[in-house]
Amino acid sequence: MKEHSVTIYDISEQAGVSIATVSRVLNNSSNVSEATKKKVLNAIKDTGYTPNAFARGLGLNTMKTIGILAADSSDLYLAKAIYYFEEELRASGYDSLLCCTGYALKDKKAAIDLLISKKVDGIILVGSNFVYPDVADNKYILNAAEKVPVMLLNAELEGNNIYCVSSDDYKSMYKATCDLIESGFTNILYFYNSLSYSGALKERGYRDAMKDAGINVTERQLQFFEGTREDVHGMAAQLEKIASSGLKFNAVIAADDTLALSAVKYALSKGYKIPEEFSVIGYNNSMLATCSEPELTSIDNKLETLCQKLTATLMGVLSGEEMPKKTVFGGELVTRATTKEK
Amino acid sequence: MKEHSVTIYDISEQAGVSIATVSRVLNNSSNVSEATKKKVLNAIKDTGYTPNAFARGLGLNTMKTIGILAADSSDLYLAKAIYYFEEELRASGYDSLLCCTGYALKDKKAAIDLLISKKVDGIILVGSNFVYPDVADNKYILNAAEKVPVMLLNAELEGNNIYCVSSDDYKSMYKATCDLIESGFTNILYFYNSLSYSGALKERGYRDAMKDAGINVTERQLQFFEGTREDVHGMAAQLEKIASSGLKFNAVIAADDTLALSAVKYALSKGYKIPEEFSVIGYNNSMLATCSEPELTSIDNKLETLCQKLTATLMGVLSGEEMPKKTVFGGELVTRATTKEK
DNA sequence: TATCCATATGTAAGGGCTTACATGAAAATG
DNA sequence: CATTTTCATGTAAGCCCTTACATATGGATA
Repeated sequence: MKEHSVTIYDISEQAGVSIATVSRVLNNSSNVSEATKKKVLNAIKDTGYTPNAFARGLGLNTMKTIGILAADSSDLYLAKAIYYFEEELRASGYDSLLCCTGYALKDKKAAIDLLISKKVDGIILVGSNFVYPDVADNKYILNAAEKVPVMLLNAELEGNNIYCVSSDDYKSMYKATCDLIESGFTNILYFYNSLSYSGALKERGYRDAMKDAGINVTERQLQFFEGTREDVHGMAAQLEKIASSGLKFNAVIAADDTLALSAVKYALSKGYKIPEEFSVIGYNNSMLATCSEPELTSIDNKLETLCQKLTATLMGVLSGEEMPKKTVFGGELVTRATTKEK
Repeated sequence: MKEHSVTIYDISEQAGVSIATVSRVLNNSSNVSEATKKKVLNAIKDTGYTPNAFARGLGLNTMKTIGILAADSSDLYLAKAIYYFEEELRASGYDSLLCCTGYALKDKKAAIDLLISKKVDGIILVGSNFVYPDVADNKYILNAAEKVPVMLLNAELEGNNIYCVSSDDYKSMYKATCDLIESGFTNILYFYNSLSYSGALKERGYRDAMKDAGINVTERQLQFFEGTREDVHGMAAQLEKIASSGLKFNAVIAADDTLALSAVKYALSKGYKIPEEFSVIGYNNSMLATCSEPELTSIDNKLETLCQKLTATLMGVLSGEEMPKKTVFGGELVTRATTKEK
């Protein structure tokens, strides 16, 4: 492999035309007679020629590639988003350069630099953990946006050349919390594992709903789980621990289905009847919701729609159109067996 | 954006050196004095210069990029694999160009062509569904291997420049089936959703174990689920349907955790006691296994190890070393609540 | 001091493609 | 038939790097 590969020159020679003509055929450019076109195509077929994307990229200064950044491509939710993006982008003639950065800021910066040096035409930041509460920490996004359009999924950041598409996590969480309260639950624990932008929105939704219902919230009712995102046992253990430390709660509203599932496990282990004595609401409406027993009530934030919209916006930006810098979609509570029917 | 960007010439001018020297600094090449190195680095920092990967690629004829092909990046197992690959590759200085192809042969072919034209240095086919039972269908892989090394995860195919790393699915399935039989279950249903290479191995493992135990297997005991991979309800419904059509079974061994989980749901709905009256074994030991209630006994095929080994092999191949064309790792049965302790 | 090396830097030739511009031939126009 | 247009094709410059080779500089060696 990697011997001297077939180039446009070989084709031009074999077809008896100039390289310019070959290039025109390759690019479906105007003004090539049918006869020569056929000759060229035959030569291409004979030699098994594939254009060198570097050279092409050098000339065109675009590789028709979008960089996708996600903290962890194996996270259920992010993986789904990546899948949708990949699908949409391909349909629009773009490819995806994937970088999994992990959750550290430093690595995110490095990944973005890398994508830019690879001359991606745009960058999609998948997941709200790319935007930090501290403004200074978001400088790296603004920098990137000086070179290529940056798209944010489920996060918001103002800046030139930055576009945001997100779900209305605040409202979704507010309403879900209200639902729980209306069903008679007042000792509601908020269980979360991310300090991200959308994480903050969710938390505020919870807090406001409680406040508006006149329920006081102590800080201990907001439980942060530090472990890995798949560690259901660890999550359940944390609930167990704080329960035995004296905190009373008969409902959990979680920032994520995995957390919710751990709450179900916890409640079952305690012998609580779900949903009468103990209710749980998850977030993302992932496959976990239907895998759980009993099945999880969960907030669906319309990921596919978000991804489609985001991709469409990006395509608009790339073709020079004026596009909305911020799009928000409402979520929907999907009621299953962990909450009472209303 | 996309104005005239900073090039190596700008740096050379600003630093008062030749472009060759700049290039040397960029590539950490030999023989650059500390003084000039510093000058160059400063100029780079000042201008915010990022090297153009196209030009670099043209020169080096490699972009240090590996193409990763997966049918569906949102599949739990594949997503994990992609994550591991991405991690390992980055650690080795390579990036990942991800293509989700779907399950159709035509799209797989197209995706590979695309990767090759983008001059990836190697291709990783994630998941056994890339190798077909019909040899002719695998021609596209052989073609690709003429240009770049092709790595197969959990599949096997002989050919020049093709390397396979897989788990011993046959043996794992054989042993798991034997375990079930030893525990007293003989009406074992095999539940699967993929006709892939490793799917065939698993099936053979099941069949042989049954045969060796002197148990006759009717074709109806091998249930193929056609729906999407996440449709737990559909899966459970299929089990329900065949049970009510008269087929008796008190154990399910599944080719995938999702299928296994549906079996658990089915058994619970029937009121069977798990594992005494009804046992279930899943495959992949994914997070679903611990999310399930009761938790799933599942076969762990050491995905991370497989991915590490595969990446290491690829790196070896790329640096010209002689590498094993086939590596097989044994799996391990992780016993949880859906089977009896032995 | 003359000679040779090692080290540091520069020059220039690609690498494979796109495309503006130039050219030539055929078709349309008067 | 001369002249202008149009279409098809070729020429060559440029995209931004890498790197073999050439050159210059200073010190070590005999």
